[in-house]
Amino acid sequence: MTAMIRSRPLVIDAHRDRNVCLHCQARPFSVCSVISDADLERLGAAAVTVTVQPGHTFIQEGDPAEHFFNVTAGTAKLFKLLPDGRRQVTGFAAIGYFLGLAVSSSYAFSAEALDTVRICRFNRPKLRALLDDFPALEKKLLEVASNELVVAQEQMLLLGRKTARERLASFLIARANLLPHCAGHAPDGAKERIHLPMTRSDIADYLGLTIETISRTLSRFKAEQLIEIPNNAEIVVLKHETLDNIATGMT
Amino acid sequence: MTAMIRSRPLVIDAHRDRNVCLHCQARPFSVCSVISDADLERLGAAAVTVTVQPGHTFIQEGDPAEHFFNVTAGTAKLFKLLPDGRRQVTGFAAIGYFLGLAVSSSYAFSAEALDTVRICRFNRPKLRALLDDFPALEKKLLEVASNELVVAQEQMLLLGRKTARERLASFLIARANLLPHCAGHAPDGAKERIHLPMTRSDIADYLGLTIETISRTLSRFKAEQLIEIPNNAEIVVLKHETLDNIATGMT
DNA sequence: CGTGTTATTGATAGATTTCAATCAATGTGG
DNA sequence: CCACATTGATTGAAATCTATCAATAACACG
Repeated sequence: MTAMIRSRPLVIDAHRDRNVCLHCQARPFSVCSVISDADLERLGAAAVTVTVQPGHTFIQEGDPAEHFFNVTAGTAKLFKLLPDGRRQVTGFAAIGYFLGLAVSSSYAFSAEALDTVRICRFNRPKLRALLDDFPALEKKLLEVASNELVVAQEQMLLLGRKTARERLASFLIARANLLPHCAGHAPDGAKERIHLPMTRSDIADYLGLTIETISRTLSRFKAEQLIEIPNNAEIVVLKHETLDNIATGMT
Repeated sequence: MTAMIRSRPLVIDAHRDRNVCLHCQARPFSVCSVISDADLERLGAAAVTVTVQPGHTFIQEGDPAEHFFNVTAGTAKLFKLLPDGRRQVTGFAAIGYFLGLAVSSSYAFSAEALDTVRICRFNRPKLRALLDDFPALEKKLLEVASNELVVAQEQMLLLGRKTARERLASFLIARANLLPHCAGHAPDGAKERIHLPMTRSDIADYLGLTIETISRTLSRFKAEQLIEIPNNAEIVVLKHETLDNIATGMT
């Protein structure tokens, strides 16, 4: 029975706990942070908690956009496809990420769980009602969308004008800066161990390269002692500043 | 004297007309459309109308983001630079375009007028006050930002995964779809004359290519009788559907 | 331990860039 | 009014970066 549930790609967690949101560990990182404790019950009532198994596509590009999502655990890759299968990963959604901002009637991208992903799901009418009642939430969403736009423009610069080496350095630096202790810059000697829940293929599709180029470039970084690769899912950044310079095209 | 004024790159139009917004021809295309006629005076009071001369950079990446802009005439190119001068044009802002959505304290991109551009300028505190008073405006901004995000993702797919030929076809189709009469698709025989206020170099920087590749690819499209090039600033689309198929990688 | 998946490494090919020359359009000054 | 310079666009030839094709290697998992 347990095994059967595990194998289901998408599980709606049975809960009618009025306090799901209050104890949600994703709250400080997500749009929900603008909702006061008092109003949180209202939010929880509108949300459905879902667990998505690794590899499962829970948003399909072109499908009617019925839901909005908030990631509370795990990481998902967001991507678009061309008819012949070429893929562009447009981003990785981790804890706190709000998904589904498109006002269009259908999703503009697909989303697939990289590991076990937990999401908070809202349907359109309910979110709309929440937005009407909590202007702060709407403000927060605008803020989130604006930041997303800045990130998207940065990615366009990367995809349009950076070399493979610069792209990968940018990616590693961005990942390193996700680390909790890295509000500022890490000194060039300090080791930063970054976790990569995605495959080399996902990284390639994110950076507009091939898996071979990713592999070769990482090997070269290793040879230059800029990084260490303890295993496929982890990379240790040895020289943050040097990588940062490469990332911004200063070498 | 007139010549002297003409030569100034940025001219603040002298006006204290309470009805500037009421008769603004950009209103139906811009965020202002959600403001009722009655409230429009309030909007006009917060805005400063500015004329920007061709070639002038009126937003500088990294500068403190003091203003928001709404384009009411002309076209501007938005771009980011790498230290060594490599440029990525992230978009073209024409009539109705709202600029400055980043919540950050500094601009994430630069903006340069391609032709004579007229903009409506708001400073941060005044726009914030407007947003507090008109929730519909905030809703509209969120809608605009969300749409921008969809466009940005589409552009990432283009930059990361499309060939030069596909990129240029995508660009031409997008331009053709801007034409007022093109709500739906134009039949493959109908001629669409698209206007290009930007140079080949701007197109190259927008599509992540070089000026030479743009030129070669356009020449090839012409040889294949998909387009005509009456002059550098205009292109006639002869076979919309064929170009559309190329754009989506279906050939 | 096979076995299949994922990653690495090598050799070659190809698309686009780079370098270079020419052409066209526009403007300027003598 | 016409040489001349300037800017933008086109076209050609060569170079380069990355992709593709191919073969191992490393790893995870039952």
